[in-house]
Amino acid sequence: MNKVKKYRKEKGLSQMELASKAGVTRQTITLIENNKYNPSLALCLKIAKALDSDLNTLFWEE
Amino acid sequence: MNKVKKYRKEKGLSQMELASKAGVTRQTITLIENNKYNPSLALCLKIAKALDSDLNTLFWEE
DNA sequence: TGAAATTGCAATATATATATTGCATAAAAA
DNA sequence: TTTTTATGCAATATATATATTGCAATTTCA
Repeated sequence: MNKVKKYRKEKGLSQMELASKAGVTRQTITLIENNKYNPSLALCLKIAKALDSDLNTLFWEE
Repeated sequence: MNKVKKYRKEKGLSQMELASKAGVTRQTITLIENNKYNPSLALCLKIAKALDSDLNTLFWEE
């Protein structure tokens, strides 16, 4: 569903690197990438900025 | 910060109407509009769709 | 006017996002 | 092959999003 994993890999980042750029744990990134739960807006914003991306690109669904 | 109140009013909806379109309580809408807490992604998506809008328009911040 | 609708907010209860630690597997690199 | 590095996932603890109910203050409209 969300495209975090895809964009993280395009940036050549590991889960750990993205987690520390976003200020969360790797576990949180794993769960979000695998759609195991429902991140908060604040976290979506941090991830989007860490990937030089935006909310619609990573999380919008039609 | 977020622009939910602004876009809700442009659509001529009350908090109650938006809440029921989005499937949450009015209290939740009130708190989000007043930046009292941090909605989940699933809720942001429901609100965006209920307002015929999108995540970046309502929630992105530079 | 006064009744009805709208909004802000308080208090409590519950569900769940996130942190933390740790282990197993697989892939990459030495 | 051995040693790192990357990823998935389990278990527990804590913080907080959301529901529910209800009330007070405005605002809207009959």
